[in-house]
Amino acid sequence: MEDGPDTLPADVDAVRAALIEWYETDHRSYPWRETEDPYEILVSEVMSQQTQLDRVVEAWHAFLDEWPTAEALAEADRAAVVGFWTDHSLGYNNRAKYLHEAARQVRDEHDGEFPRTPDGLQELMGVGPYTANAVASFAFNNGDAVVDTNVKRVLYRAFSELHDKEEPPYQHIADELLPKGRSRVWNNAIMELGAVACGKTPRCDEAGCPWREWCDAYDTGDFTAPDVPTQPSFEGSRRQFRGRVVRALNEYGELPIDELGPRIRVDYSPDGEYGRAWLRSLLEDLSDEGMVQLTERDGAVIARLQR
DNA sequence: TTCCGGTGAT
DNA sequence: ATCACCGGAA
Repeated sequence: MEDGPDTLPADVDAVRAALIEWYETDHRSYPWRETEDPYEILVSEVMSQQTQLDRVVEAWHAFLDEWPTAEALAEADRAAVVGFWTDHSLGYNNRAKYLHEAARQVRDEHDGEFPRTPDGLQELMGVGPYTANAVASFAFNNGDAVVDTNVKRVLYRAFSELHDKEEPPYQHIADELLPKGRSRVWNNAIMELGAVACGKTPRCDEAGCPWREWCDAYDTGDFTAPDVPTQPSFEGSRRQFRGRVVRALNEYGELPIDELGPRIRVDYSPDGEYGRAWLRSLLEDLSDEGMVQLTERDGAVIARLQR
């Protein structure tokens, strides 16, 4: 007796075929769906993790225009890559650093060739389980099932037995649904479903969801989604000021700490509550992360983006 | 004002 | 296990 299939509909093959047909009949068009280059796919995935897709399209073209290959990116100054991220408002600039580092790993540790398996890809900086499976699938048709929050939401609604579990076995269910050897089309399709038909507010009929005849949520009307942890507000947060630091250094090249301060917050005064000591600790963190380079000149701290 | 999310650090 | 990380859009 296997321990998984009993949680799936008896006609798994029909479920698979319905989703693939739905996807292939009509889906949104994105340029990274037209390439099998693992570098181009990786860039699109890292950008897509944090930014609305319509904004990613423009940034993706511009990034590849600037650094067309992993080799080119590996040779770039980190300051240029982080600066690009900031100029295009791509969020978490740590990801620019990871992407840069991953390109160097491909060059230095993999003879310039991308790993072709999820496990190999996951060794790259900034590439976790999700991105590894996405790149393996879309570049090499060689991935396992991707599980991101969109996929979790789809599975949680379609298979209501997941509601009872303390830790729902999303990866297990997703792996069993995936038709072997078809990870490229399958992972595209199930994420398209989560984005187009099964978003936070479901659009089952409007989007012609192919799973309506099997879906527990469509059957019962309970479209509950898995809980997502709440976040502290961005306004006034430390990461807001980090973002301002990177933006200012990208604009001015380098700045002494007391000239940087007023550009970070209007109430900056060197000896105030949010003064030199506060900014110094922010900069030390950014320096420890390899984002910012600190030098001392005439007793004053000078900051600039790490090359 | 709240929402959104994959990864790495600890 | 929990937390920090970004900024546009809803």
